[in-house]
Formats: sequence, structure tokens, C-alpha cells
Amino acid sequence: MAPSKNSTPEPLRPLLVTSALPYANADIHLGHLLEAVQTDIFVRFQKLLGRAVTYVCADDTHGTPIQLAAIRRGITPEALIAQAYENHTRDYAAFNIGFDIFYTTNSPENRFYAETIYEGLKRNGLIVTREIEQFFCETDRRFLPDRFIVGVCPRCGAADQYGDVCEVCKSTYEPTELKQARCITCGKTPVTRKSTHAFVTLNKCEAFLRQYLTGDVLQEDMRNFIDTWIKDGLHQWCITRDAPYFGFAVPDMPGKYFYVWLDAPIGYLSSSARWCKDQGKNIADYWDENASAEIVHFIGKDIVYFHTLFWPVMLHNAGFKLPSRIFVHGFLNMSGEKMSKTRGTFILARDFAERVAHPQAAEYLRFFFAAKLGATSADMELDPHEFVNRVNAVLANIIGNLHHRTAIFIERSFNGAVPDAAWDASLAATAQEYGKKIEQLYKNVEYKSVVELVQALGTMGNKYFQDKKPWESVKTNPDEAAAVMVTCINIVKACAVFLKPITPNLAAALERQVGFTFAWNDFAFSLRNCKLGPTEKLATPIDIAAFAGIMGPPPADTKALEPPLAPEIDISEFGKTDLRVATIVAAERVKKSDKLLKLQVDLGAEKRQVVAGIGKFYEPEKLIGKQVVIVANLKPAKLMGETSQGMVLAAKDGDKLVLLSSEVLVANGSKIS
RNA sequence: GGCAGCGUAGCUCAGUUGGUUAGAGCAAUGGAAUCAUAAUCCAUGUGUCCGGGGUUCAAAUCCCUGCGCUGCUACCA
Repeated sequence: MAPSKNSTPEPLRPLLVTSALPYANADIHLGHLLEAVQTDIFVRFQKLLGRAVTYVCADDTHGTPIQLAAIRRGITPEALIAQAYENHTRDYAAFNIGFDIFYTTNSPENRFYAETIYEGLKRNGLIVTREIEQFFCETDRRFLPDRFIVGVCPRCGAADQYGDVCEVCKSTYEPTELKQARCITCGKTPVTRKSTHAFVTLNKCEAFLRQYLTGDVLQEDMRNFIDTWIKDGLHQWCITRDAPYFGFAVPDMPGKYFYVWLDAPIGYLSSSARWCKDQGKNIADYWDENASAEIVHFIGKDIVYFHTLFWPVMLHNAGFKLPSRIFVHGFLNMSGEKMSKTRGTFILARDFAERVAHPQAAEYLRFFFAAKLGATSADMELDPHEFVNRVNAVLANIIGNLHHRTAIFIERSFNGAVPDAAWDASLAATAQEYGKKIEQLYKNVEYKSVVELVQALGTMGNKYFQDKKPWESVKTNPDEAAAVMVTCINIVKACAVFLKPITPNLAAALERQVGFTFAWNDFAFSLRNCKLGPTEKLATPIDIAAFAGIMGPPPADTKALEPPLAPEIDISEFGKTDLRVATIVAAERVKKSDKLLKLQVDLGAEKRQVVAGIGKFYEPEKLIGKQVVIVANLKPAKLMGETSQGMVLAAKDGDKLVLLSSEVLVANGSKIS
């Protein structure tokens, strides 16, 4: 019989910690990093305590978006995710995220566990199959999930709404209810087709979920949240997708694949398995339902549903261990604005690491996150001014300067060796007391309170230094100056140990000076008689100007424009181009072309026909009345048999085209100069 | 639309089961000090605790309502 959870004392129970798996079709941004930093601090703290901790993460590599991204770039999904893997591991490494393994869901282990869990669900009678009707695009030869069709809202008639919810009237509906539906990739009208899918009857698991979630798995606020979902009644969960799909085939359903959200969380399990294999450990000691291990997940509030409802049901029905704790964090906002891909206001981890002009920028971001993180799902604000203020105040001024003024003093007045004297008993007791509190705070992921206490301790050190005036006593009463130095260097060390999970590099600089590596309990002992190595500054101030590289448009010299700038011209050459404002009065698709639209434009004095290659991005009927800019003196040309007397200007944003127009309506035929 | 959460000093946030003059950090102003990274230390807050109504001896805290913001709303990662 395997030991139960309670029979193994906590320090001996292995601990498995995860961050959510980043999706492999995009780069790591500051939001991902917030979670990774939160997790990494937890892991580093537990390791510092001496506990056996494994930090597991992986790329989430399956699903339609990956497949489509690969098609668009003309590469295989495997090549796409390989590239993502490289980028992701590089970006995390730049912020000292210490994974024990960063694997992939596109692995043999993951296929094995996906099939195992599917079998488990089936064995317990939780899988049913049912025929459903879905849109199918005959051009792209695929079924269209709700986000891959757009059309007119069946409730309010708003145009360009996705297949699940109307952004205008907020009503939800079935994709097949959408009017004038069209495929988001090719713009063609889809047909409806029937297909058989597998569903997990989550509704049968209500009692189990209620029981599981009443423990202390979740923060209070999250528990209420989920209660309402359960109260509203759990639905069946569709776990299959039709071919073509990048993922794992369902063993007993030809042409069907596991939905990416089935195999994504299984990545926690399969990556652990791979780590165990590499380390010569036994996976059963971690994930078997009776294993002594504790499993802790860190996730964002956007994926709570999957982790608290689907995931426990999957694990429970296949004989695996349930997570003992799920920490849910909020989102990161930038200077008051939401970080969002669509608004383009999100900052990539790589850009932060490369463009914030300070050698400790990455470490400072870790600190900043920690200084604002508690165990709630509240959103966090990242404002560069606040970042600069907090980092400079605590790391550079209070702790960095206390270290420097102490170390330099010891160097000059005590030959670089910490004097042989006792340290102040009251401050020693305070350090001890803070150590106990901070230990508990780290365990509860209340990092901002950790930072508050460290700051308070650092301030006490500075005050002590200030009050004792060792620069005077060193001349009159060297023994007293010696005691001050011992005390201050010990306080610096305590701060460094306390901060080590948050700012490992800062701690490492002091470790080099004292000549050994800190474990958690090292915050308490005295450095008396310790011979100090050369003094390195622990933290240098950062200036707001360091953020210039990421806050505005990127500076021209950091990155070449893409595509490269054309050769220089003088104004007379530009003058040869006659640009005019025109209003589109009629628009229709050019026959047999997906890209070309035939436009009739009003130039004021005359009307013209212009053919534009924007058919993939604009619907003809939506263009009528729109004012655009055209090249009016372009030599007429024939495109697909249609005459074009000019060219419409559009900006190429990635692979998208966006029409240019004037800020306010102006007279047709207005010249642009 | 439904559900959930939030709205406290210029900024970021604490405020435990309702209980004395509502707190911290940063910023700001003044001062002290000069060992040190122009760093440090001390002093200084007249804040409609989003508005309105209610319960109570007592409300930032509980109830109702209005406004604003955010999230979720499952076959979208």
C-alpha cells in the first residue's frame, strides 16, 4: 500500500509545481512571464528550504490555430512548434525561470497519457458520442470552429460577429445560427455537415467536483466563482475534432482527433514522466493517486474552468493524483491599458529583456512582479514610473546602498574582514522573527508582503548605521564601530537570503563576496570573522529613460525596418506620384478571384474603376461610402480581365491589408502632398 | 443579457468577525547627516473610503439602489 498523504512528513513529500503551458503559436509576453515568475519564486523558495521540488512546464503545441499558422507560413506544424520551443526556452531563460523540465505536448509520453486518460473516462462510462451539425468549408476542406466563422448576429443584426457570441449585443448563440456565415480564412460561405463527436459527461461528475473543490485547493474568491458554474449545471464537453487536425488521433474513432484542451493539461503529467525517466525516478511516486507527492498548479484566471472542472475529472477517472493546490493569478495591464494582442499593446518578454536599457532589467522585473503579487486573482498594473521608483527605492537605495556603505567601510577600516564582534541582539531577533514570517508568506504566495518586510528590515539597517555613526566611533571607539559593521552586514545578508527566490542574481553577488552559497536558514547566523571578497554593487539604479525602447515605437536603430527601406529619393521624385482622395461608390468581387475587388471610385471631377487586391480582408458591401487614397496617375492596367485606372493605398500589417483614409471626410479629388 | 468581482491619499495598494483621531510604500515639501550607489535618516496627509438610501449606539466594513471598470459566459489557446 502506498503511503497516504498524511503519513509522510511534509519536507520529505516530493513537490511538483507547474506553470500553464504557453501556446506554441506566439512568443512569450509579459503576461506569461508574470505567471512564470510567480511560479519560479515559489519553486526557488521551496528548493532553498531543501525540499525536493520539480518545476514542470512544456509548450502546448496542438490545435487549429497552430495548424493554420503553419499553413500560412508554408511550413509544417512540427517546424512551427520547433521554432516556438526555441523562442520560448530562450525567453524564459532570460528571466531566470528555472524549469526542471520544459517539454512539449507533441511527445510520445503525451500521446500515451492522453490515450490512458481517454480509456479511463470511457471505462467509467463518462464518454458518449453524438452527431452534431457544424459548418464546413468546402474550399479549405475543414470543419469550422466558432471562431473561424464570421457573419451577422442572429439577434441584433450586427455584422462581422464570431460564431459564438455577439460583441455588440453580447448574446450567445450556436455557430449554425449565424446569418450570412463565411469562412474566416477564405471568405466563402460554408455548408453545414454532420459529424460524430465524443463528449465527456461532466454533468455526472458534479458530486465528485463539489467534494474536491470544497477543500483548500483554491483561493476563496475562486471557489465562489466555480460554485456558480456548478450550480448552473455542468454541460457535456466535446473532446474530439475532425481531421485535418494537428494533434493525437482518437484510437477508436477514425478521422477524429483529441481536442487540444484535452491533451494540453496532460502535458503536466507527460512532462513529469519524461523528467522521471531522465532522472531515474518513478513517475508513480508523483502522479499515482496514492503517491505522497503534492502537485501545485499556477494558472491565470482565464483558464480556471479547464483546470478546476475538466482536469480533475480526467485525472480522477484514470487513477491519477489530484492537484492539492491551484494558485490563480490575474492579468497584467500596461500603464492603465489592457495588454492585448489585438490592440498591440502587449510587450514581449524578449523585447523587455533586450530593449530595457539596464543590465539587471530582467531581475528587476522579477522583483517588481513580486512586490505586487499576492495570492489573489486581482489584475496587476505595470507602469514604468512605478517600476523605476520601487526598484530604485528598495533594491538600489535601501539594500544596495546599505550593502555598499557597509562593505566599503569594512574594506577600509577592517581590512576587508568582518570584525570579530557580536551583532546587535535586538536586530538579530528582528531578523529571526522576520525570517519566520517570510517563510510563511512565501508558502502562501504573498510575495508583496515578503518585499514589505525586507524593505522594513533594510530600513532598520540604514537607520542603525545612521544612528550609530560608525564613521565617528571608528576613531574613538573601534569596538563599537566593529559591532555596527557586523550587524549591518548580517542584515544585508538576511535581506539577500530573503530575496534570493525573487532576485537570485542579486543574492549571488553577495554569495560571491562572502564565499559560500546561501540556504534558507543562513539568514540567521553571523558573518563575524568572514573574509570578504571584492565588493560588487548589488543593484544599480534604473532610469525611466531605460524604458524608451519599449514604451513608444521601437527606436530606429535597434531594429531594421521590415521590409528594408527603399533607396532614398528626392522630393521631385515623390512629386511624380499623384495621390488623391476618393470615395468608393460601388464595389464587387472580380469573378474567379478571391483577392481582387472591382471598385468604382468618385474622384470629384471624374469617376473611375480601380481593381484592388483586398478581397481577403474586406467585404465589398462594407466598402461603399468609404473614403480612400488612390494613386491617380498610375498607368492603367488589366487585372483578371478588368481595367484598373489607379491603385488603392493600403498598409501591410503582417499578412493583413488595411485601407488608408483621411482623418475626417475631405472633398473627393483632394491632392495629397 | 446572465453571473462574479472591483471602485480607499497624486500613484500602487493594506484595511481581519462593523468599534476609538482610516493605514503603508512611492511621489511631494521641510530638516539632519556626510561612511555610502546625489544613496541614508527624521518630520509633514483638510482622503465626500464612487454617488444615493437604509440597518445600527456605531458602517470603508452589512442590506438596497444608481454609476463606472474588469472577468467569465464552456465544441475560442
